[in-house]
Amino acid sequence: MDSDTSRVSSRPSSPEVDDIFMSTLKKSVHGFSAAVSSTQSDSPSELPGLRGLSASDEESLALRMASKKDRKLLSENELQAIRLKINSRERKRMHDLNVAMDGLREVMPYAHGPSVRKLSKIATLLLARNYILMLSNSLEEMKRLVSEIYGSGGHHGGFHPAACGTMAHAGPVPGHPAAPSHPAVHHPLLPPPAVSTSSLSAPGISAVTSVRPHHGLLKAPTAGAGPLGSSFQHWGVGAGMPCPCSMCQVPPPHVSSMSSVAMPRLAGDSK
DNA sequence: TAGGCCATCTGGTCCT
DNA sequence: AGGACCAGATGGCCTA
Repeated sequence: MDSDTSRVSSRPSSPEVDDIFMSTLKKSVHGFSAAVSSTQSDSPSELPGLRGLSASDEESLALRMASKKDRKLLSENELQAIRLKINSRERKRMHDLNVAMDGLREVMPYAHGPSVRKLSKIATLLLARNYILMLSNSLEEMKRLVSEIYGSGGHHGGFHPAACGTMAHAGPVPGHPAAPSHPAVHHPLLPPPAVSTSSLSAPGISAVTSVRPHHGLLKAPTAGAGPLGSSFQHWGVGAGMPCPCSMCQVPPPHVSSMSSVAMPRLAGDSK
């Protein structure tokens, strides 16, 4: 709330103190939420300053709260029914949003399981962003390597360590064999290495580092799947080829800082 | 107990 | 007009 005050609202109708007050007032007067909500208590007793309203006050408030429909003399029951309908729609909308969020979590290179607390929404979104960036980098690098191999007369040099060293290894490779061997080492929540500096310094990326990690994710990675999930296979290993990258031999230098610093919550949370 | 995350309600705005 | 979308407010739950 405090941080929001500094934000410039593009909405002329952004609630102000009076609006909020009126909103609360309406609820207390008409008992909308009290009748609608099962999770929130909107009893007038929580609004001591509103207790002394006279009947005329309530009437004027009722008129002030009147929407287009109210002005058409809808009964209180009708209004309540409408409110219930709107609330239901909103619940469904948010539920659908959460379902989509769960679907996103499922495809994230992250440990899943009953003993693992799921990613928060913000963490899911930030992780997804980094993951997409990482995959994009990997794809570009793959293309480059392929063109190097087939474009230079089929010379095998495309797979030598030097070429590998230019790979976007700063980020985890999905299904990378290194993942299970040193869990929590390669984490997509970390900014992809080959990403432009502008994106790395973007608020979203930096925000990722402030997201509390899930303890359980590190403590109890899904068996056999690893943090990256079982559906991912390293491109070289999956094809029966040895992974040419240096990442398979030497853990990246930023490994240790990633799990405990970038994702403090990962080291402390479990559910 | 403070802080983070979440679900829900609510009213405003935009779009069809 | 109705529905979708959005953002603020609020309260509950959980964890450090």
